[in-house]
Amino acid sequence: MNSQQTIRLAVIDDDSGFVTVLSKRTEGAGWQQRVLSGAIPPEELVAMKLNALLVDLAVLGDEAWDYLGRVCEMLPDLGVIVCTGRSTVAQRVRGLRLGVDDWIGKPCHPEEAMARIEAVSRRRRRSRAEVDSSPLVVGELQIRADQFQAFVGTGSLDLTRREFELLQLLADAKGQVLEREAIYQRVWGYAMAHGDRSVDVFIRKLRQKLEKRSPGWRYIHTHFGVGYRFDPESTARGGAGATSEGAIASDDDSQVVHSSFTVA
Amino acid sequence: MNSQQTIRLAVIDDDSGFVTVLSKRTEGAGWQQRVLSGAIPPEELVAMKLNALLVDLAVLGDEAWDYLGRVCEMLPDLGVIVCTGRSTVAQRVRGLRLGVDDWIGKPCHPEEAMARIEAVSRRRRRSRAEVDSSPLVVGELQIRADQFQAFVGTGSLDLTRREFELLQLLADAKGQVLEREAIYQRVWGYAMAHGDRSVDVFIRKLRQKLEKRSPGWRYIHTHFGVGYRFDPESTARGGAGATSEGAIASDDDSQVVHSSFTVA
DNA sequence: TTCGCCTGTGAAAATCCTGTGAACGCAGGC
DNA sequence: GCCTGCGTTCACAGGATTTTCACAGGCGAA
Repeated sequence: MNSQQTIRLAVIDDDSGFVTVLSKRTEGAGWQQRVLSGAIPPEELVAMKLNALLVDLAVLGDEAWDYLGRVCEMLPDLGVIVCTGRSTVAQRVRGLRLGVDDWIGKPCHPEEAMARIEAVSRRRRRSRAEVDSSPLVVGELQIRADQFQAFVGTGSLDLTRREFELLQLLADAKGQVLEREAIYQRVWGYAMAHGDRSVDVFIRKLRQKLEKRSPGWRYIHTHFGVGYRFDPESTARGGAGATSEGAIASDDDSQVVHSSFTVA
Repeated sequence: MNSQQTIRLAVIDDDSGFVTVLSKRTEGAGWQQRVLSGAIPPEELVAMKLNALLVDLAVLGDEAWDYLGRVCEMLPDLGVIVCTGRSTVAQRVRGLRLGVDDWIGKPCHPEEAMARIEAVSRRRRRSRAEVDSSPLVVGELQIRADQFQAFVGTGSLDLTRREFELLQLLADAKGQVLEREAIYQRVWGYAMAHGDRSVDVFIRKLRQKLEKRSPGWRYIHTHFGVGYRFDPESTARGGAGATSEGAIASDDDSQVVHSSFTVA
């Protein structure tokens, strides 16, 4: 599965020699890279939409463990690789248990560092890659990734960016129940704080806008204690024949639906 | 949420010393492990439903690269860790690019090997998340993890979250008697208070819903003074054909039965 | 068979979860 | 600066779900 996606990498290191050599190679490989001189609040890392973070513990100082822990917790999708000098087994184990994905000793060959970063990043890339793709049609709804907007017929739903991303996520996982944490994680990009109701609020907004443009259809279903499921369903008359999948989920649906992910 | 599911690991290595020490630890941690003496066809690995594979290249001999490539390609969800003696940067890079997730040098501390295996599994699991989950079929029941729901034919059982998790736990341990404490621990996530009857109550609810949708079958059996056992059994006629082997799970499930939990 | 436990059951009580309306803060545009 | 749109946070209400209780029926051992 050598999908050669471009990788967005941040490096926290002050070893200019190593960083220079590494940068040359990553640029040559077409990666997007950013070098940071010290610890950066996790919130800012979120905004960078990174695939991976390479960090030298020496730069972090005392708060190293604490920092690693927070980063790994807040950005479960971020690949974290520690690249640092001498270390003991206990330290490496501690780091890995904390959520670090790989631990390399210095000095190390930049090629190996890159290979390990790739290995860690080898997993779902945050969509967005295929902005061109054909509009997704579900129910009487048309979702256009290229416009960040959804339509019914020719009328726009006037979705905001967040609303659109949420709708797209739900629609892509059609038929699947998505948990709030997972939704938040994917749309907002970082871990959901306990008690955060943002997802619910946006679901309501979406439902309102959907209802306004497409009355007679139900799109988003609540699964109590779990999350939400997207599945267009005509509330018109008798026949529940509506749901895009006659029965709850004919097998071929389950196969097809996730094709975009399984591929890899 | 079982964040720390038990890991199913296979080890391909003939270094008995290392394997012995490692096995002791993995068992202590409740992992399910199997030691293989040599390369095994990828098809057989598939059947083992592993989370991770630890392999010493030395055992593989000439076909090592070829074998690694095939395994990584055929089992994209499997975490592959190479643990081998001396190696060059070029070899490590080659392996990692081929799809290997981590590469450890020997000798290595078993604790670090475990930590790395955990890290790899954690990463794999996150990316795979809800995608795979082929429905588990038992009796005339269909349990869908991606829906947090069970069905008979096209009819939903309307299980609540807890009910579903309980059913899933029981079904996963098909044929094995689970003690109340173990059940509670796994489903509720913390220790059961003395005298708590929650498990019994939920078993009753499950039985009711199962009976409603699938009369003519008995799924949950009580073991007096011990706990419950899940085993679909047609009450129709001539008993025999009863316990559902025709179904999917079959063998390897029964071998591996959560050894870690039965203990408790 | 009798006597302790255990388990099945029904229903009330306690909790938790989601829908909703509205206030708040922030940033960009005028 | 002021206005407007957007995202976040709060508090409350109505339900759904889970827990707790008390009692009845079973099971096993003496």
